[in-house]
Amino acid sequence: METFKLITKDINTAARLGELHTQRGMIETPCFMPVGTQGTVKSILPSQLSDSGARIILANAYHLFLRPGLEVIKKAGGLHNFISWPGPILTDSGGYQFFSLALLRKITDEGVRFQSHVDGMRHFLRPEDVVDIQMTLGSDIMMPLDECVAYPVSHRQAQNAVKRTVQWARRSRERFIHCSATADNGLPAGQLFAIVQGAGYKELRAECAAALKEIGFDGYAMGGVSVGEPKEVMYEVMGLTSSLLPEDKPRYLMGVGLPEDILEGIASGVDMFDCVIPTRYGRNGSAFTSLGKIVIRNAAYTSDFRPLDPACGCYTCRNFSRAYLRHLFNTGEMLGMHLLSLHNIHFYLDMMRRARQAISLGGFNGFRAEFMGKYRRGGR
RNA sequence: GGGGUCGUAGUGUAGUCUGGUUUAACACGUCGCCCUGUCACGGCGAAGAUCGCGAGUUCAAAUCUCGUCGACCCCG
Repeated sequence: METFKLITKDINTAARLGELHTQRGMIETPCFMPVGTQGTVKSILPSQLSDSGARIILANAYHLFLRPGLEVIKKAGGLHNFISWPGPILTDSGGYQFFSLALLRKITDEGVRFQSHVDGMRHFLRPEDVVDIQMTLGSDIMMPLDECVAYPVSHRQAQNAVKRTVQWARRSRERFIHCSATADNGLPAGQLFAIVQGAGYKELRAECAAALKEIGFDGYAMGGVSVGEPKEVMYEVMGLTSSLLPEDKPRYLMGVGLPEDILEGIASGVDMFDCVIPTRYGRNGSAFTSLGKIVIRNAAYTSDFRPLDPACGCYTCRNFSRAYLRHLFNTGEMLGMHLLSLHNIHFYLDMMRRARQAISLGGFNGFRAEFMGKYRRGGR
């Protein structure tokens, strides 16, 4: 079955409009996937996510494996049941966690040996195990274990990471096919994507993309991006990598990013994005508005009774003033974090909705220029 | 009237006995910046006090002495 359908291509950029079909529903692309690492998009209700236009969310196999553990999720009837999100879920493998929690891990060709950041228990996970975990979760889109490297990194190290990432992707694919054939839960199996690594080295990115394409996956992700490199490098890498990927498969830029980064990604032909920024910024008091980012704790908002973003129709903007939101943050009230996260999620999803509309009308560049023109003026 | 305790940034305290290593420390608050496949309602930074006031001792006083003002407590 075809899982991705390309609907339109933009005229002046590489942007594309598509449909991503999963066992739990169709997702229009380009799309943004809110991040719910531990089985919750922090502080946001599932109903609020769907009301905001979220069609697919992220969860993290590594985190859920450690806590609450697979037995609990199995008994709960799978991750979707457990967290009460009936829509599609993409699970990240944990490759990034082995990168960001580097103190605790040792990577070999066989797999990753690591100590749990939760209780210090020692574990060893092979790529096959990570596929099994995601199968048990009932993931709709699975990511294989990969090796993400920091920036800057030597060519040699980046090359080793690419070799390992490709090998692991191959092994994940074999395991995935085996599991799908013997699945006993009655559900159609999910999909398996692959992850392109290669740091800032163009030939490594090309080599990695070619090798993964050769194996064949349901979609292709770009990883190892936004790990400390300058923005120009990131844009260059994602532009190049995107152009090397098959046109008839979804392209996923992992972990990116700020609104301007996402628009750049769309122009490069990326179909899927995820990022913790809307929720993390929301919890830490920053809000995105059509006129740029604002830090709600700033004294400038003490008596500012306008909504966060006058151009926004979200619950937060329809009901609360900047002055009140500032008050909530200054008093440490949890409602502040919730309302800002909710707004930021809405802002991101609305931006995606408008981007898709612009592509369908053949004018992504115009939309982007207009959006960024306002956005760069600053939220105050 | 007698005795006592205490006055240090916006707030609460440390330092005072044993004067110098204090350009006075800490917490909260205030102000600002940061956050990109989330371990973390998190991280970083800045401003803010002539140590109640005055005199004295001393090379040197938030620190010792005296006076004074203020707050509180106890006894009559």
